[in-house]
Amino acid sequence: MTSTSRDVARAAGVSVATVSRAFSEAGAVSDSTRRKVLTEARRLGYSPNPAARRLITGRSGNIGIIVPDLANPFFADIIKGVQRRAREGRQAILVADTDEQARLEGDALRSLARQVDGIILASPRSAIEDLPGDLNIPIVLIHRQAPGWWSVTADFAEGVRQALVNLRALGHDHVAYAGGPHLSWSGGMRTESLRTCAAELGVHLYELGSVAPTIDGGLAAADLALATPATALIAYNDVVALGAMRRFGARGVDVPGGMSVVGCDNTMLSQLAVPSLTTVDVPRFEAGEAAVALLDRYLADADAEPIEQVLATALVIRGTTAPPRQT
Amino acid sequence: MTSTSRDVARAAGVSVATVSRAFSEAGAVSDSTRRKVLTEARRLGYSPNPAARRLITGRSGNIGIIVPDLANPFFADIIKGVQRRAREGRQAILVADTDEQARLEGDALRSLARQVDGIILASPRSAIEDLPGDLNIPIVLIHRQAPGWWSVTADFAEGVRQALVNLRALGHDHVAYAGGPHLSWSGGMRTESLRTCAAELGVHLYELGSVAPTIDGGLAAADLALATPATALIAYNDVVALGAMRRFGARGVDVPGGMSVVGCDNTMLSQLAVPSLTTVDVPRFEAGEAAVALLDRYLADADAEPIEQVLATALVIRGTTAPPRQT
DNA sequence: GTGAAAGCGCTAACAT
DNA sequence: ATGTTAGCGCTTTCAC
Repeated sequence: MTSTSRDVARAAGVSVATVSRAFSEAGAVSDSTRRKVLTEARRLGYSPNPAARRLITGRSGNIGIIVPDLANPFFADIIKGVQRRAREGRQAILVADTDEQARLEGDALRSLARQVDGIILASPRSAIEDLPGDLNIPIVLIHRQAPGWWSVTADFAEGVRQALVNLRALGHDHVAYAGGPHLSWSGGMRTESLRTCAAELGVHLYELGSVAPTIDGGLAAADLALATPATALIAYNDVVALGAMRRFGARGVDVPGGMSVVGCDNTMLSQLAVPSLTTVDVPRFEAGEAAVALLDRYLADADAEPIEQVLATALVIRGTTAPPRQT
Repeated sequence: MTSTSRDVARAAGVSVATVSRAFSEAGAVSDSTRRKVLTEARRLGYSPNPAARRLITGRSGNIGIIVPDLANPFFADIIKGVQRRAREGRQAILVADTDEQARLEGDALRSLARQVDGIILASPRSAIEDLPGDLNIPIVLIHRQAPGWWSVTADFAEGVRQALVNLRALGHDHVAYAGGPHLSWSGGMRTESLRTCAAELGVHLYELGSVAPTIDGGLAAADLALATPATALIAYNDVVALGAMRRFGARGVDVPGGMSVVGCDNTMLSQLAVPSLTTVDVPRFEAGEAAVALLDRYLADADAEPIEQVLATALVIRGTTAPPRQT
């Protein structure tokens, strides 16, 4: 059906070895024969069979990415970053979505392991030690750090610190925080940072516990917040913040007049909200791109020291934060 | 490093052929030997090398999906549907994002063609005849029909018809429509249906032309709509509708009091909007799942008659539609 | 710079 | 039911 290197070799009057060299950049072939080979190849519609190439080189040229939820714009953007960078390197990407189920992460890892050269694992919901350890494949984590692992994270601590400092400056000294999934490393960072900063600033912090990283989680968080004396709510992410805003509206609480709200991630959602959402910007495309870059280095030297890259975050002031109403 | 079928064969005291059979469902092996082989395989950490398997069978067990924009929740949901169905069939999925650029669709198609058994092409922005025709790989289209092609589409005509009928019943007889990308097949369906229905219902339809399927496109559409006598706006999709709502708000036009708005797709965004958005529900997970199912049938019988599956749509009434204000 | 030949790890006839 | 054998299409020594 499709033509093989042998067909091209015959047509160009060379050996299959020469055809192979002509198609691999490094190959030492004279310009004239390379041109001849490439011409015949085009004429015959030939391109090297990736399976055969892979069987012998052991490299697929593909990379895998595993995310908790594709429908979450946060992860969609990360994948777009991976995609963009991978396209330049002519790598194809295999995507796995675990539906926020930690249990499926091991399965996804295992099923991708034999298919790709390396895997990017974004915001794992599992404990690191619960991940299969016998995969023997380079893995770069996004938004999770662990000893001996390569990773790209963001400075969530600084971002939420800025948020709290800003709220304090506006006059809020009773602030609620709605946390995310228990095993979210970045969630842990946020909580820890808020505790420290609250103590330093003399702000009273009301920890509402962990809610689902969804609209529904946000609805619940709003009610919890209203049961405290807090005049401002910091949410785990933009989705939770928007859910909370809906609920505040339904309960007749004006935002930001009666309650200030701060999200996290700066996804497109934060600009869609009415009023638009004050949030912590977390680079997403950049995280995806950086993860591919790290994976390439890892692939180039498997024994290299793991790199832990940290991206900057910053508070973005929009319309949901204001001084608390005087009482 | 990793063990091969030969290692397992030796350990289990059988031939490589038996190992192969034990690992392929259909293989005729006695239960006892299969168990023995599987045990040794597990002990040695063996699993069949997909590249080798593929080289000989010609099947990769992978499928490709190409979308205009991963960050658009509409496509993210389609991919989730594909993903869910593919996971059951133990297929991995390769995802390509073309950044809304028609030009990249051909590239994506070509680069995936050798890597997967079949491709799902969602909402292509290219004309069908501009797609490479020499790929020799099963393709299922989503939201595009073309003679001789397999496809899954939705009945957009019915959905927007319901929207117009509903607006008419509320008392609107001047309705604006903001269209999407020129080569969007589903966009064409919407336009055509609206024209026909408007004529039947005696509604005056103001076609605002085509805007970008983004927030910014929505902002622009709002201004165009306000320059007409229309009291209601039907938008290409939810994103455009939300953009328009923002702009109406900024220009002091109350929604739905001063202007009713209808979106399309019923993505999560429509529930996030304030007020929540009246929209046309378009099945997305289902479209992704159906596309995989069709691809499986196509793969099973390459000479089968192409199937054109059409999913139902329906108007979902929420908070952005109301009778026009009396003047 | 180029060709000949030896596999990469597996599956699919064909035997038995 | 199981073993033997011949490749799948390519890359990579090793000669020349």
